Amino acid sequence: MTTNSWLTALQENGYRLTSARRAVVEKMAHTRTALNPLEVYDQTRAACPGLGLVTVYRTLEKLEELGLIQRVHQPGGCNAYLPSAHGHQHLLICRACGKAEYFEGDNLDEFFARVGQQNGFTISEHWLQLFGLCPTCQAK
Amino acid sequence: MTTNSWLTALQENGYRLTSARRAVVEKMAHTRTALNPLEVYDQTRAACPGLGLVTVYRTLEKLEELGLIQRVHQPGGCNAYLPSAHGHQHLLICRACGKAEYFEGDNLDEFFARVGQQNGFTISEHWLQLFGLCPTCQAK
DNA sequence: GCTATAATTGAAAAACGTTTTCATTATGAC
DNA sequence: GTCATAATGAAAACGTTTTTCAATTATAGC
Repeated sequence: MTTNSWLTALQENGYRLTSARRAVVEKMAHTRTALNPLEVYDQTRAACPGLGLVTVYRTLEKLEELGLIQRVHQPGGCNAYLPSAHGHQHLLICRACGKAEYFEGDNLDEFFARVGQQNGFTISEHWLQLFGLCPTCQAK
Repeated sequence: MTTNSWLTALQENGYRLTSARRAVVEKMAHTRTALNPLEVYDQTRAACPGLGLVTVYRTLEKLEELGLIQRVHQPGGCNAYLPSAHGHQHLLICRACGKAEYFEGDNLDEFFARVGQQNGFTISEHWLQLFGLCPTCQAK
């Protein structure tokens, strides 16, 4: 179960397991849509009533540091998070509801390296994201 | 000259030409590195002493609305702007100095459409950006 | 060129998201 | 159970962006 492996990862890195962290991890490990800190806060208070927004920020920070979640940049904002893809994958995001799918880019790395060479750049990272409407939001 | 065509575009859209706008346009039309509002402000005050930061924000907003500049998302922040590419191009950005190059993606659109289809999404936009070090910053 | 009108300006204040501070609480090792 | 200390939530601080507002300035019409 993902939740437990995330909690183990926190523990193995010297972080304590608290009810606040359990609740945030439970939410983030299973979300299929990108959530920003306030959304995580709102959707987690039911499971952890006393939860503070500050703690959400701090927990997201740790999960990102451990590579369990990743920040997602969208036209409407750049503070939402998703569970990280396994290996390097690219994102397909619904503009309406934030639902995300991962996809693989066949041999894009080769192309990216060539572009870098042609411009004299050394490439260290790339972002590839597609935006559109998911099946559910198309129907609305 | 780019500056004049930008000023004409502003005028044709009902905006007045002021010394503040001329100064910001002069700066943005020629920059090769992504600049955020504060950087534009600092680098434009010499040419327009009384300039206010608020006016920089408002002018950038109009230039973006007219499609003359585009917002650039980077690992370190998402509030910098570059002159827009002609046609749809992709970005190669230096992590150190913000210098940007545009490049074309051969037949990526076809690939993107296929990914959308496979997931039942209709694709309306895509972002492709490479990050690395430009020749100048590699030497440092 | 002069005037009238309305857009634009900069300063200050407000709003917003995020981070820091700090006293209190709770975890985990012993 | 005790203890050291990590983690918490409330409040305050912070930096960025937006709004408000009175004064200024560009432009169209004369």
